[in-house]
Amino acid sequence: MEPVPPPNNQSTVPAPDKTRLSRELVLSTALALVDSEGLEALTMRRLGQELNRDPMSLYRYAANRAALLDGVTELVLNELAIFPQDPDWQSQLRQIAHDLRLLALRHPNVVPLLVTRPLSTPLGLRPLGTLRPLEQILSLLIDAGFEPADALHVYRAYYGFLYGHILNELQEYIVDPEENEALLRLGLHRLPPKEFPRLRALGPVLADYDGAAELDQGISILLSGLAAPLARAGTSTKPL
Amino acid sequence: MEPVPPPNNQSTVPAPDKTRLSRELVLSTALALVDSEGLEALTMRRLGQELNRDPMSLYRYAANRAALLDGVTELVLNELAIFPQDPDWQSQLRQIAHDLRLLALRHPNVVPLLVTRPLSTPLGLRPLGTLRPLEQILSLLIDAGFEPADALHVYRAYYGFLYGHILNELQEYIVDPEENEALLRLGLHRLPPKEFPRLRALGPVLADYDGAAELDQGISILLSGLAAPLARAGTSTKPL
DNA sequence: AGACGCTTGTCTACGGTGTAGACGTTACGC
DNA sequence: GCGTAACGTCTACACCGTAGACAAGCGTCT
Repeated sequence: MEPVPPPNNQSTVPAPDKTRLSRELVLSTALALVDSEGLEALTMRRLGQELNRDPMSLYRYAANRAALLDGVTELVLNELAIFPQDPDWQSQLRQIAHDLRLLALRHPNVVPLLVTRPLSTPLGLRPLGTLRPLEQILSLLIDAGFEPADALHVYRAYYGFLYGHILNELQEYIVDPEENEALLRLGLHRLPPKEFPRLRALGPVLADYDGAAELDQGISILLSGLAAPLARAGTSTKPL
Repeated sequence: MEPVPPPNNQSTVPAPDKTRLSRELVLSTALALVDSEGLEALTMRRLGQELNRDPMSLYRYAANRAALLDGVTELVLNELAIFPQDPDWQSQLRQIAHDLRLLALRHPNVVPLLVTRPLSTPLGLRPLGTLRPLEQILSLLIDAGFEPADALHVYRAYYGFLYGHILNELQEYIVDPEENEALLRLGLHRLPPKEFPRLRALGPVLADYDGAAELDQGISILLSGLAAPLARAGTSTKPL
């Protein structure tokens, strides 16, 4: 019966603003929450509490939790800026790859969403922000001289590799680099030597991993391979 | 107080076997459930009901739900047989790639687990079945003449691309090929023409997607690029 | 001014979830 | 046979997403 608001028992959130909510505010708070505490911390109730609102108010800005996740995905992907000013499509793609990699490292907890959400939504029905990179890269490739269909193939190979690399890198990336080595060794030590001799021997090498370099090399290999059909661009019908 | 067991009110499950449970039985039933009804259908209660047991009995075979998911992942990965008999490492890797692709198509609902679970577990602490392909491929590459460290790099590029491709393919793969075209067009039609001209124009091309071919080409590009350091193997001590 | 309707936020309630802990019950080695 | 450990069940709790009814604020039109 006491209408007095309890004296703010959570100390983390400094701003109990009662300003109007907005989709942007909801989504960016959700992203902040995911970034700091992981995906499973993003519940409707928790997000409501973070915004100092009833959980149900969120449903005005996202139809349900899945839509909210899509929103976060879109928000993150919007951080990826693609400027097609550079005439060299190869260096362009290389640049985008590094940008996306850094984006993923900035929001590691969102990466599962990035790779997983599209699996449950047909391409055409995905949030527009999600499709924009695709459109832009297609455009970039077509402008560079690729037939549209070939551009699609190139895109697939390129983006596939890129996502794969990001997943790879994030797997070996442990939050605390201090205990990384220790944990890694501990883990490796657990492996039966008879069954995993190679892996165990690679312990030190696994420890230091230059993701940017590795990505760059992979991209180089891929690009040189993909550029081939452009070189002999007489027939647009067959390859790729 | 009445000790009489209620006369079996659920009619769905045909096999009310009351045989002893086992980890294998639990996991394979879980996998079957995921395959047929998707990841979100795999709840402890539902799985218990599928096995005609109290949900709590499952905790004797998996510490918690996360461990259960790991178990399913491992089970699926065990379907991947790697026989290092073929002396040609390139064709070997190509073979594995196709095998893994088919595995993913056989268990599309498990793919999110495949790419996501490792993100939450440090490499050394993952289920052994999960690490076995890694070990085997490393072994394969080292036997082929790669320095261990180089083998790791090759593995990363290769597996990265492979996982990326699988994700890509599954994204464009819609369950019902009948309504695929329709849904796709519907979806594409929704896109603002001004903003997505390229994507919209590619509708027909998007519709037919030969995943195997696309994968094969990508692998070819990658392998030819990766084989280069082997060719100029001056610094290498290993005899081929 | 008043009345209207739309948007926003709140409240209550329901069925579902994972799982801790105590408790029978069964199987098996001795 | 007995004792012990593994197995299965039960109850209970805190938490989850969200349907549906409702209150409060707002701008617009008359």
